[in-house]
Amino acid sequence: MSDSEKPTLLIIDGHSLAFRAFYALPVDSFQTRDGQHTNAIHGFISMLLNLLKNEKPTHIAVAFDISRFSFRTREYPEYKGTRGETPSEFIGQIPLLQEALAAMNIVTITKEDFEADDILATLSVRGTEAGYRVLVVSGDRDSIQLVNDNVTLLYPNTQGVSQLKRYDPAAVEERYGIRPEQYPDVAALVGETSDNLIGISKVGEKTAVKWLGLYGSLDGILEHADEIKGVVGNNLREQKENAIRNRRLNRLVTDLELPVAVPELERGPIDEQAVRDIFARLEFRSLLDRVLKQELTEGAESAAPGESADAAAAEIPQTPTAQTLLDEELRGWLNRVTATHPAGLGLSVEVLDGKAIGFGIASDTETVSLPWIPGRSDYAPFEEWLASDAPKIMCNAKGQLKAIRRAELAFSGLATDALVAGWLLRPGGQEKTLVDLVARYLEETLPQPDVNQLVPDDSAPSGAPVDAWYTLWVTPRIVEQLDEGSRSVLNDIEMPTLSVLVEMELRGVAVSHDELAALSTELGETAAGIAAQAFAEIGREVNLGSPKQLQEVLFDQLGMPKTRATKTGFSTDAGALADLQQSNPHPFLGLLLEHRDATKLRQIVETLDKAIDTTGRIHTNYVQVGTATGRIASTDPNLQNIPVRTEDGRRIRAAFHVGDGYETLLTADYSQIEMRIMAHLSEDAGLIEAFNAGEDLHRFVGSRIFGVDPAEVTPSMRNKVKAMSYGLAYGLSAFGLSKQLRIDTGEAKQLMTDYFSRFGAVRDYLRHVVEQAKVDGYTTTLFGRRRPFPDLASPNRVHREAAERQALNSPIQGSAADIMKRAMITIENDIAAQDLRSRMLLQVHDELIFEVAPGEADALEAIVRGGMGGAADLLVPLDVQLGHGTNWDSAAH
DNA sequence: TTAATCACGTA
DNA sequence: CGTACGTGATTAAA
Repeated sequence: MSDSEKPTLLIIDGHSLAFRAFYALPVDSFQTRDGQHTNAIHGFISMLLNLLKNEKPTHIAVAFDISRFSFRTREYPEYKGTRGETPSEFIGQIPLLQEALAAMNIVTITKEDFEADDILATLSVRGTEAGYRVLVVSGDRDSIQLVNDNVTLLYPNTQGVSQLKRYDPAAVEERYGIRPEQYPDVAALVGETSDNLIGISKVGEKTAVKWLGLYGSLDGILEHADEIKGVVGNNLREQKENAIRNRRLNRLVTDLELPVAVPELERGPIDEQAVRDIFARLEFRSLLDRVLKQELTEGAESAAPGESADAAAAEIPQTPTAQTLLDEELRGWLNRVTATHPAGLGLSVEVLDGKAIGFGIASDTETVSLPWIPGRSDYAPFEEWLASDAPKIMCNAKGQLKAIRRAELAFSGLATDALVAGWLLRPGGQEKTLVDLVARYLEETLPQPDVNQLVPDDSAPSGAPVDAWYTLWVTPRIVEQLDEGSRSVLNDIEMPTLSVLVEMELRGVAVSHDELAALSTELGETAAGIAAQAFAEIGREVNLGSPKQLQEVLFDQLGMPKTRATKTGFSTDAGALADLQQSNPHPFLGLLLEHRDATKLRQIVETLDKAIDTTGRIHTNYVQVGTATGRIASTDPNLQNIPVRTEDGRRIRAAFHVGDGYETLLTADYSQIEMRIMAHLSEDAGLIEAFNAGEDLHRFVGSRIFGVDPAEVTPSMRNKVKAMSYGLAYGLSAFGLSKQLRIDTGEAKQLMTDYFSRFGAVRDYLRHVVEQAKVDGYTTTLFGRRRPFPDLASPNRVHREAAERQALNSPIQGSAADIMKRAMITIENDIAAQDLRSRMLLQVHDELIFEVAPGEADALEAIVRGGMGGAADLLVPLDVQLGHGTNWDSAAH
């Protein structure tokens, strides 16, 4: 019988593989909603699926240790004594893994008083005797002794659990220079730190192998111990008991009594419902697909070879060693690989303090490393490639492109950003770096440069070439999972937006330090004065910034009624204080609110002031993948929450001013864009008419609801309607509305009823969005951006209803974000096309701020109006409000 | 020193 | 018991 005809027995050391997986995959990326960690389970099952696909075992078993104690620890209590506490995140994953294996109809075996390794050894012998080809999967080196012509060991390497190194007798010999059955002798002499087995001093692998070559076995070596000269010979004679003990302990037991015989390990069909249940609990969606798909193809007997290859995340090749090329050699390489990689090459820029210090380029078989020093001339072919339209695939490109711009290198041809693609696939996901993407989509650990340099580790290459390599490999795995709509959002909206954001961040916005400093001082004095008055009211000094101390004052000292409960006590937020002021008026409450206002503004002023650079400008960081809806987030500092509602707040805005060489700031914002999107999506005739009437929206809606002429709509009526309209897009309830407007729930309910009686299609639309999301599992924006909502099926009412409100809001907020991004792309292009010096600086969701070069006001206005107004074709017009001024405040209309 | 909580600024 | 964010101060835990 030839090997290929033999049945194949696959036996796995469950604990050791799960543990490897635990360390290979980031804990944070694999966690269920209720906090259960699943990285070890995920890694294990993923590896298992690869094995099932590639090795096609006919029989399979997974062995687990029952505890850390076995006959070995009884013989030698120090055995494995160096092992630390099991990480808490690992605990609990094993029972779940066993449950998942059971659902997949895979036998798990344990044996009291023995280790999983002994089970493996026993099964391996029985399997061989019964004529099986045996595959042993273990992360324990002791398993090497099991290898023979019929038994192959699959051993995880440092790259993670998805890549297993195959050890047959030849591979063992090549790696260790000995036959497999000699390995325990080597280990006995050398010792095994991880098992706390001390070997012979000064004897390492080389010496042990040499002795084995001379004397054949440990017994042979000990017999001839007297012949061995030098210090090592002495050590051997003095410490031979160590070696004898080690050899006794590392000999695996091959004749255990096991509850199952090998033929009973034959693979059977999975329990599909059980698999669905456990995978749902573990929140493994892609793994579930893989399991079910695999079951299907195997059920269909023999799948075509090419068919099964694309079913699962296949392994990627070992990262090639980076080449360093210059001049014509570099040109030749680039010419060759660009020709064979129409989809693009991987590119990664190593950035230090905002500056480019090196580049890595990857093809699908090679990597090139290009250390960068400003002004060097031997990279001309690289610079040409960088500037060309040759497609580049990057990950988190924005910061890298900024570094390229600062190095004054021309750049073009960004094809795909893996991070952005990953975000479109899972907009609420945790993947924020290449490391996370590689873990999720390739199920490997990205080698990281050793930051603390204590260990000069040259075993795993890292840095820009490796990043470029993994970027190239991971990107198609993500993009292929995107639906058509998401793909068009990626290519037509997000990638162009990325380039626009690079320029906006580099430009920054001018902010006056003098104005901020003066304001800070003033606010500080105001706050101190208010604090003094507040302390006088309560007869003592407390930290007004401490909710805890405030609770003592309010509820103990002043005996106020308890407010809304928080996790740690009772709320002292502005809403709660306002409620108290109504029921229990007290001067302290007003003073506290005033103090909050002053200190909050001062804190904002201070943060902004610190962010001003040497040229007097602030450069925010736009996080393109920062939101679940499609909006952009702004950090360090956040320039999307600069105060505007109060007089003092607007003084902060006023410190944002036009820069030298420019004439004014131009602000441009969409008016009521979300309501307009609702009008479009709902096709509500009344709302569409409202926008086409040209009347003030809330006045118009108010007149319809209250049955009066628009001119007779009172401010109170208008306010109510305005709150209702805005609240609609958030899933506002009657309760919430009543609370916000300080009216009773009955009146709020009536208001909602009246509203929907006039604008019923809006209600129908909002209901429909949620219903459709429950069917599809996701929502879609006007331009095809998706957001999944697993919680819509949650049995937990709080979770489910929260998901319903999010699902209701997402198409609206997300479509507005799509529209604004499209406008930004058009405007940036048009400004360049017309060769204007004016430039776009900031985006605040529905507002853009520009610096206007002298004489360009009219031209810029036309571009901005055109770009924003024409960004979408809706059933209602997109109204754009413009304003000019020398600062952000005065530029507001 | 880090993580959670609270509060609050914007659209 | 209204969506989407980021930041800073306080507090408790380590």
